[in-house]
Amino acid sequence: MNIGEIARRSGVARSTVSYALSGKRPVAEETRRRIQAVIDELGYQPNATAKALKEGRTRTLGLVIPPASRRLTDLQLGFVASVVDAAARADLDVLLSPSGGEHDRSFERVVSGRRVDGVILMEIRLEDDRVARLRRSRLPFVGIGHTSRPDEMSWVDVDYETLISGCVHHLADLGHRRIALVNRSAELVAAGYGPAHRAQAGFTRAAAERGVEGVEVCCADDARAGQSCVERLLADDPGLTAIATINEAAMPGMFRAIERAGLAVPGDFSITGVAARLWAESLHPPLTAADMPADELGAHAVEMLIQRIAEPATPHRHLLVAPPISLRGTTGPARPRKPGDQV
Amino acid sequence: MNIGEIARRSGVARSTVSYALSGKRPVAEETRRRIQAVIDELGYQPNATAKALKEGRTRTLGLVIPPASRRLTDLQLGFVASVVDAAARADLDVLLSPSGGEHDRSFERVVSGRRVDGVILMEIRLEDDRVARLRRSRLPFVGIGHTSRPDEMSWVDVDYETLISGCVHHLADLGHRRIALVNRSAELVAAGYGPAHRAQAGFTRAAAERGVEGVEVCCADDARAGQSCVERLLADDPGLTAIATINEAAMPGMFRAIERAGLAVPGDFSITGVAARLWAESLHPPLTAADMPADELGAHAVEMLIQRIAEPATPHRHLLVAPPISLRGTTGPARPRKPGDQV
DNA sequence: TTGTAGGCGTTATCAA
DNA sequence: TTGATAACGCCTACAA
Repeated sequence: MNIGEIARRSGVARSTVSYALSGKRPVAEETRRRIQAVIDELGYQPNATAKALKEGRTRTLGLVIPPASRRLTDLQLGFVASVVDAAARADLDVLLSPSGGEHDRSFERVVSGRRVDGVILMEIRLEDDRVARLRRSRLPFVGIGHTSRPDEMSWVDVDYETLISGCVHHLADLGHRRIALVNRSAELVAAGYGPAHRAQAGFTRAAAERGVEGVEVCCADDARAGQSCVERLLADDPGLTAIATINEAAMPGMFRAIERAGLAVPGDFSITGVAARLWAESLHPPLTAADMPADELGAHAVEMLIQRIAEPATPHRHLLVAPPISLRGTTGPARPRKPGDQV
Repeated sequence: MNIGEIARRSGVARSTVSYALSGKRPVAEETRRRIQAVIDELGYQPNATAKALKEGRTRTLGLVIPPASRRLTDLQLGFVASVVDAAARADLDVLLSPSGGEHDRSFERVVSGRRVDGVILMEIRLEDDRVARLRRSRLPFVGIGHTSRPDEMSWVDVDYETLISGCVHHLADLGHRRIALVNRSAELVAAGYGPAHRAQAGFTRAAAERGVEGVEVCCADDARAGQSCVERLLADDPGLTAIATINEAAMPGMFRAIERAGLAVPGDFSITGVAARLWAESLHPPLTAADMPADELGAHAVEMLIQRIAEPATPHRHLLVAPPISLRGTTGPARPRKPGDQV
């Protein structure tokens, strides 16, 4: 079913059908009705591919996500959902590309086949080949996250540095003198994953500012790792009374280790960090944390990308979001751990 | 940069460039090299939109997901990831459409604009308008889930009925005489959500078969709801010693309620159900459960869809997956609850 | 108010 | 071995 068939059956030219649909030039009411009747009868819908070829744009955004093998975190999923949602609101479709690893062909198709009008890139490393590739392609793109050269691209990001720094300050205010940062996995840190590095930076800075002793550990992104990691921390360091973390996935295990050590939260031990709001509230006790604004970030990324598509020459824009820390139930005044508390 | 430009610069016809790239007809080695040199120099990539128009297919699959407003469960996310992954392996791209609610335009674009070669539909209701719409469109599609008329479409699904029935049998074998089914939310049940209904059916059947007393409750998909739901169950029914559930999201709260009631798992109380493997293992104690094979289902759905696209006239295929129950740490022999155990 | 014709970038048929 | 040309389905400038 195509526009020619509709034209033939309504006894008009193809262009008349096109104009009747787009309204870009007046069509006699009588003609319009006749055309509409045929369209309704045959259930005609214009072919999006042909329209895209003609117009030179696809009304589709590419979303480059981490490959499925590495399980997406709650937060990353929040981004995907919010991007798709924001795009749908703007009547744009979203083409998903699991990049990295074995699926470079998928990335390459999206970037170089003109299948999309622009790209949103997730999980950006401090040094990231995909950013270089996209810059060469001249395809408009926006990062959720950024590289070590922030000015080379447009991005939205979470200000982990400020957030973790805020956590340390909050804990210091409560009298904690020895605080641990439980970071993301050692692999991610080694790979130059920005959030992990910036969390480190904020932690170190704030600890220095407050004269607090800080311990940094990396931890894989799962509950089991969180548990063994905190067990080790508690055993090694009897003076430790609080943890700040950006590792949401490991947190259930961390709670378990604390509980196993006979420590009450927040009576004996405080824990805080960065997490999705719903998730933080579902914990027990609910987590004092900076609530990650996934919706907001995704929506902003889409909006920024739409603008770049419209005016590619525009200077790059950056948005660093640092939501306030929501006080809930997991932080309290420091209290020295009794010897018996240790594992 | 288009094929004409490459042809001009290499001093050959457009068709020769096309054939040099596709290999569909022999091209003199010398010519081929000259063309390749120009292509490399200019970084030419064929325009996927033009190719799609010419070939009549887009090499893209549509994936219809629940809208972002309703948070996706771990399992649903597993489907998305595995579908995207399987599609990438077949060199197919995936177009995401958050359907239902406010985004019907997105669904309509995907279905009727010939933007995709086929569709995978998630979260199917027993009566589902989208299935009817897709059938009318004659676009090949495969469901993850199915309607009340299984034969009208191709699908893959989880056999919740068999799984929950298996859970009940397992609990009955352990001597439990009063068992509760914690189902998904009342809204979903009312909306005719298949898995919820089939879980009900399997529960009722197995309870009858074993002469066990079964209690059914609906529960919203979050930890808080799980907690209050189980608190009520324990208070109302002192004889209750075990729970089977398909509500993964509510489970942390359910554990909390059991623990608060002073009951040990699995010593005093057993709990089992259906959940993602990684998730089940991360619980404490690890959950005895049927491990949801999200990867497998997604991959099968893609494979089935590819086959339907190739041969649309083929009879519908169905795949019902019932993974075995993995014995872990949350089920044990029934033991009468002592009066003091109750809340 | 409507029709004709050309072109978006490809691929495939027919000729040479 | 290669070139010219039509066609995929749509939009739009130009002509009537």
